[in-house]
Amino acid sequence: MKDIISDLLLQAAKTLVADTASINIILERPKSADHGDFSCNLAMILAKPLRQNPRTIAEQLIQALPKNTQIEKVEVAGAGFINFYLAANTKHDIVKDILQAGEHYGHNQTGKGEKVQVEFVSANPTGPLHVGHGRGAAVGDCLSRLLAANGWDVTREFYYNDAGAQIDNLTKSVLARAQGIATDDASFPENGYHGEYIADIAKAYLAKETVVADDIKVTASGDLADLESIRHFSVAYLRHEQDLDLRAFQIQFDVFSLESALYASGKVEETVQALIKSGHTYEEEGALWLRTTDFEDDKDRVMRKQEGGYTYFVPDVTYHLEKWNRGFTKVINEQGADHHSTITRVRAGLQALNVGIPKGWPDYVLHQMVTVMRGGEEVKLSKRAGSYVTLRDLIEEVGCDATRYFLAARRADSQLAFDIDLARAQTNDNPVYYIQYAHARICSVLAQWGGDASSLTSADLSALTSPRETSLMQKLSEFPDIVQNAASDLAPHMIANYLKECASELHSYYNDTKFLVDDASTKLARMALITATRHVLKNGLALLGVSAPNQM
RNA sequence: GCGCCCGUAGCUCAGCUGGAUAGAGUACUUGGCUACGAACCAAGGGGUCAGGAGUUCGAAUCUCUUCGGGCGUACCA
Repeated sequence: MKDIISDLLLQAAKTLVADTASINIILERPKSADHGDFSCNLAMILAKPLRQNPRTIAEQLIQALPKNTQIEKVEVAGAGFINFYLAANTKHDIVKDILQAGEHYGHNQTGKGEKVQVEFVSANPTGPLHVGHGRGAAVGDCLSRLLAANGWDVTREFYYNDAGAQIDNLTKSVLARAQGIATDDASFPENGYHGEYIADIAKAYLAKETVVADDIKVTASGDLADLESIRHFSVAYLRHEQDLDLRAFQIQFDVFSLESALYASGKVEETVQALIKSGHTYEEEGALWLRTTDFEDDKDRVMRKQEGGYTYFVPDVTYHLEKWNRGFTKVINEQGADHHSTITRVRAGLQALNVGIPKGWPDYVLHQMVTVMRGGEEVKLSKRAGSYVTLRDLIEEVGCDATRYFLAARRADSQLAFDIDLARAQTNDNPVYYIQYAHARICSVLAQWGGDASSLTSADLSALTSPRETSLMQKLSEFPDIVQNAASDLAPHMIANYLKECASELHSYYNDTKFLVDDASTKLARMALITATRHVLKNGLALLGVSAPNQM
């Protein structure tokens, strides 16, 4: 419908302007029903080049508008808006569209089946996942679902930094615990991890337990002199723990990539040599530097430390080169904003390699910190201190659906205060239940109706004329645009907001109108409308990874 | 110091690539279950969109600046 109106306007514009090629017609959905079903600001945009009053231009455009039976009336309003009012039968069409498309309603093919990789969570295997990881998980997974709904071929990937200084810390911490050294003891590693889970790992190691994570299986030797064995076991143990966290959150990855594998295969060393060859590196103060200032960084960065090891962004560059070589021309990295400095470095490294990677590749979605409130006070999230709200605790307290919704329902780039007491105490007032309740209500009515759902596609919908019905149909028709915009803006929270509005429309309609009335034609039309609403709610919840129960 | 993000109702937050009278939830006040599920609905009060300047027909939205908060600016990741 949008395309049809755009086309009509373009034809009208041709009578006023010689060159219509540069005209970009923007149609919007007015917030108020008084302003019609579609609104266009074309007259205001043309006011300047034509040097005429916007309202006059609007009048002329309307005069020149070709006739169309789907449009009931067109009028000028405000400063020069052209408002379109659709004919009633045109509005009904959306219900049939939805019933026919079913679970595919709202989906599109803008991705053209091309490959996209979404990397998210990517927590270090040094502890269980916490709320911040949960936000990354919720946003990343929802983003993946959105891209898939937009016709992309999505690969979900998790990258483990299972090499480097933090893993050394982990190993030393486990060793110390296995030796019976308390965390407050002077001989406990200075930057060691203090959490109680370290003691659990130490105990398991001494008991020579076996752990399985993804594709690896490690049995502890129990030998405290064997640091390599402690390291392998500890990493595997925590990867297993994180697997359980992810399972509790109902998140699945297609690929797990390991930093250690990049070292083992010699790929990291290859990258370093290629960077040296590129001429963008130099040695100074016993370290090897990458001249990232050649690529818009404000200072150069160390690649190889004095002690010989590489800094974290070197394997990151290698990893992203691998992504490119694997054919991902589109890559989205979802990560915490505290790591945002890595963006410039990774991109700089990729540019220095000069292998044809576009300048702004890859894309990033950064989420801001999650502060956790309990008892009116902020709970500090520190792996080393051990005071820790784990994702699994949270899921147990407030449920998987509610946790996912809360963490995905807000813009990623604003800080999030997760009040555990509130989430737990007000479970029934949670917006996710509000949406699910709308879905369950519809299911309940349909069950009592007991008719044949497939007959609804041919139902006569002319009875759907009340303001509530019009308003609901209008809301349903917005869903495809929301799905497309949320994906192109990489903003999954838009789905959550939309669903709340959609549920609200349904609840208002429900309280205002009885559906199961005696008049067969009216009843059938209403069954068709609420069935369409059910599809939209269900499809939307699916994009969030939240369930749509038939009864609650 | 420099860079990135944020600042909207008492609180938690929406506001799409600039549009019409700035919206929800929550809390507070009031009304609605002998109708298909009251985990719901309807109505009311509550705002200098942090402050200032600019761009233009028009700014919460774009630019500059001040203030406030977070993060980064590590040879941690």
